[in-house]
Amino acid sequence: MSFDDFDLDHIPSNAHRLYRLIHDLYVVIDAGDRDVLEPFGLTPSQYRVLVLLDANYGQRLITLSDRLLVARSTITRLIDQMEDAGWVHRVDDPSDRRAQHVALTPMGLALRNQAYAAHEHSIEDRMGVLGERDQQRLIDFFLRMRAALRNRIIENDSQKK
Amino acid sequence: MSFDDFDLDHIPSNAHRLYRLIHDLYVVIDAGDRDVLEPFGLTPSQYRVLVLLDANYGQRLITLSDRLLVARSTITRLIDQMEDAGWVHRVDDPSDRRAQHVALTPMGLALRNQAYAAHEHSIEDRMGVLGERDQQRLIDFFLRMRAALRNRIIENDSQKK
DNA sequence: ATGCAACAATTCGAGTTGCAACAAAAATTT
DNA sequence: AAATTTTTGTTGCAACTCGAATTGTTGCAT
Repeated sequence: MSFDDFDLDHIPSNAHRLYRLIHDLYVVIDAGDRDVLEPFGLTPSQYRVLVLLDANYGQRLITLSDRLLVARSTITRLIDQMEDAGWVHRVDDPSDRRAQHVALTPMGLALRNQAYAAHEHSIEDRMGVLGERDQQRLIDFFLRMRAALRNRIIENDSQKK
Repeated sequence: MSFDDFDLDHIPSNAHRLYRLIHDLYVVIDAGDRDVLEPFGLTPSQYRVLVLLDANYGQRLITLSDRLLVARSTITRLIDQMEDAGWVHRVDDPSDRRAQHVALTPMGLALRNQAYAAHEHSIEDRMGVLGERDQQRLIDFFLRMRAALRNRIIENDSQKK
């Protein structure tokens, strides 16, 4: 991976430059995440599930799918892995026999806490490149963009999943 | 895909909120890209390659790999696909018999221009949520972050790829 | 000049993801 | 109440991506 010549001069518009930067940022952040989580034997996806299981009462699979913006089948397989690893276990929902809850095992909870602390520290470190004031400004920008973009997508494909 | 309850109140720090927003933004932008490019029969990856082939003289595969931040083997397969589709063709580098150049065919150039126009329009539209001044400010933030994060990664894995 | 490390591209195998099809169970319609 | 539709989770399949191993080539060092 060589990180030379990433200048944006040749890009025609600011909108496009912004687009390119968001993409590159995501790639770099994801790579950083992998580095942090790898010692715990966690992939970023597994980690995101683990974090959502924060509370001790379980989450339904469909809830995980919705919040992580991934397909239901992906969650099924992720939970399969994590159950095999002994981090979580499925519990039938007594009020809806279609549904299941996923809850952390003691081992899963311990792992979650350790990984969370390490990841949180790493996030603070990496995002700390920007001062607190700049971070706040960025958050405001993003919230506006995310809200606007979501609406467009919802307009386009009102069904799906 | 349900877009409810994406509040950030429960997230402990601004750094973490920022992190979450970048991730979400990427997901939403990627979904938008797929919608725009699908009518052209292009995936986002293929499109990114096509755009880099802007100039008429070819790019080397390793250059594409570096600029798109993907593995070399991925580029090999992408170019395989695109060559089968008739959009690009490989040309041996006369000065280095290890290397090859990838150049657009007339068909590839036509496709590139059409897709580019459509995508550019979409980008302007989507990023237009923010005014020109805000976009410029965001670009400055991102450039700082990207530069800093890249350095950390380079420190960690100096070899690779 | 010879040997050795670095480099460009490919192939192979494995892991991840999404979509479509499915089964079972609710919820809604009529 | 019966029939239809929706929902929840799973499975099979295809597409995409990466890392490791491989081949051929270049460039450097001794």
